[in-house]
Amino acid sequence: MLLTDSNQFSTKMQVQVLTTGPFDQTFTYSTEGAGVTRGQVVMVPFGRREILGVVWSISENSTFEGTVKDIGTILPFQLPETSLDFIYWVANYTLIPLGSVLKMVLALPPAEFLKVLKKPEELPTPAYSFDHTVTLSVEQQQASYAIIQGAKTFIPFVLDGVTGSGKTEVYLNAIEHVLKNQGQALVLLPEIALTNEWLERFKRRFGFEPQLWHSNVTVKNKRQTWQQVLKDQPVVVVGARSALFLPFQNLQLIIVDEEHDDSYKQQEQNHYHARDMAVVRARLSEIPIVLASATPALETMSNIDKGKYHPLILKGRFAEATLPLVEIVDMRGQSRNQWLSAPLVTNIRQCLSNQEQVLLFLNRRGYAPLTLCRGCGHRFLCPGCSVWLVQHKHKGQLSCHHCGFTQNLPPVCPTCQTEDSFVACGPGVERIEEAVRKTFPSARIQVVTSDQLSTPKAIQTIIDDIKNFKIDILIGTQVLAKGHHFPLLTLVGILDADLGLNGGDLRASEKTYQLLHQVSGRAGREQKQGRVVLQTYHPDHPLFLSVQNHRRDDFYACELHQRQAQQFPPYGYLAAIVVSGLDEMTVERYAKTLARLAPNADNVTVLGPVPAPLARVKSRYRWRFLLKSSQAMALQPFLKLWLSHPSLKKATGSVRVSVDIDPYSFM
DNA sequence: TTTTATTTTCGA
DNA sequence: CGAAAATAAAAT
Ligand SMILES: [Zn+2]
Ligand SMILES: [Zn+2]
Repeated sequence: MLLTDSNQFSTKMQVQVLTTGPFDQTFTYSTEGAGVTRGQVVMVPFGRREILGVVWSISENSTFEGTVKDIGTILPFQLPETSLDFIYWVANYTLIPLGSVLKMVLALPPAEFLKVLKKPEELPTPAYSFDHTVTLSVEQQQASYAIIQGAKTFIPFVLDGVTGSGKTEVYLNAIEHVLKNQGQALVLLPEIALTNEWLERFKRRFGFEPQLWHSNVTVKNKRQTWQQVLKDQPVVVVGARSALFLPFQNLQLIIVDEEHDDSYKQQEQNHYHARDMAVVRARLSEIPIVLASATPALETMSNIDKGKYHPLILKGRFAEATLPLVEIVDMRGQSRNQWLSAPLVTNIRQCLSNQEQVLLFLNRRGYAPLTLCRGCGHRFLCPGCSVWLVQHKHKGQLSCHHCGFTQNLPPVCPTCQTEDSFVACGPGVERIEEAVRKTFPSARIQVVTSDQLSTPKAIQTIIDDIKNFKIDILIGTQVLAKGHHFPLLTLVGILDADLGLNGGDLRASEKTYQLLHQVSGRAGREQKQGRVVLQTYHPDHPLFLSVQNHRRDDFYACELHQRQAQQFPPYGYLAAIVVSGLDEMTVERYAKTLARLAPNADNVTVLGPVPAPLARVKSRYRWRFLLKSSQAMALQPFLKLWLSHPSLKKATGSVRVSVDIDPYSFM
């Protein structure tokens, strides 16, 4: 009588749990744990397995009729309210399912959480010693002071200054202030800018290592960092995009360095822009955020104009003196397969005799972007994608830069069986290397692309070789343009400045300007003016003249004007839909059905569907829509309504629909 | 996303 | 006919 039917007496409460699946809804569970509140991290039975989740709300009027299961395990973690708000905001803006955003916040596999439950782990406590041997200039102090004064308020700052103007010292100084307040700071950097050099500088300044967070950090370290940020330990997390989702308990400052960098935009699966979401994160936490760059994004500049962002401008002590001398070389008279113009060769020769280093920049990996048969015209194509295979001569391979497909270069043409009949079309860095070796046989030459920098050890070896002057001529892609500073480098040759300008990308000019600015900035040092030789087929293009004359703001003004005329970002809003699938007809049919079901709205224009410029990737055919609106947050409700249209069959099997708010790629 | 239920396909 | 494969549906 006493202990029977415990259900009648126990007070089980119902809770809504958000799980880490790709769902935009919560699920109802019951629990006896009286202390369970919103934010509680749990494991719940879901289907036949247990998955991670977080309690989203308590006993909300759940409409669920079926059998309610009990929460499996209550884990010793509670997500802060700002984290939960952030999840909601990101999901709502990007249209990524709530549960998928939660997965980015929880960031670790369930087993890691269970380990901590079984045996709580000792977490290292950071110990600082502040080093003030670097003295700040007046403008650096003023900028830093402004950020510190902004503490506990949402203020987006734009730290705008050329390479060498001391942006890093400014924000490190602000971070010191946060640490002295026992607060937490987050520094976002593009993965290729997160160099040893940067870390050494941090360690010198603070006497301890920051917590690293990127794809190559071990699960163990991630587990520790995740707990440290949640437990309010005064840490500095330095990482790529994904660090933004960590559940900081006491975040007091966010830095987004190289804020214009494209890599902040996640291009696949779940599309989001880490810089923009970082601003949201700062607003929700009511803290300052610093967007640092020598070439801020036009969106950022426009936000300064609107008064939303506060500019902090660093002119730099030696800025004027170190601006490189840019020579534009007209390539139109150049004979075919002559990648190095006479003025460039002259400059290289001069450099070599002065014992100075040269960087030749070409943003294209491999030997040649296209290989064809002289006999029959056979082209090597990727079997899974509608692109040419890139020839990598060192490896004797042909590979696809979209899906990773690789094959050996065959001895005979697969179509006509002719021996030795292949012609390489167009140059990549390897081919430039070949040409440079021919012209400068005694120079020490090194090609540097992401292929060469695949491991930390390889990176360090190459960087050391460059700094110790074991290399005369560097030939590289954008990995060399970002992050590293080479003091012996005085000449930069931009082999094909036009490369990024083709293709229907609304940001092509902006991106090209930023890249050329960044790579030009590698030339020169404090004592000596650097030189840049810019090879182009459009020597009168205003973009190149702006680079030559260092008229960044004129270029920006002109570019903004054009964006306004077309109602493109930052004056209008875009979203893209990509329908993809294994069967071409099915994809086309689905896209056209989707088009027919588009809702009507005054403030939204639907363009498409059209076959994507990259018509097939990883065996999937692709069709695209582009949506335009003049109004912020108008596209999201429109898309929600559209994609949940009752007579729209759920995209099943091979057909997938992916949504990209504020797209950066239109391929 | 993962798992299970249902339908279709196709070889023996 | 029955197993395997493809497709749809469910998960609280
Ligand atoms: Zn052939
Ligand atoms: Zn491919």
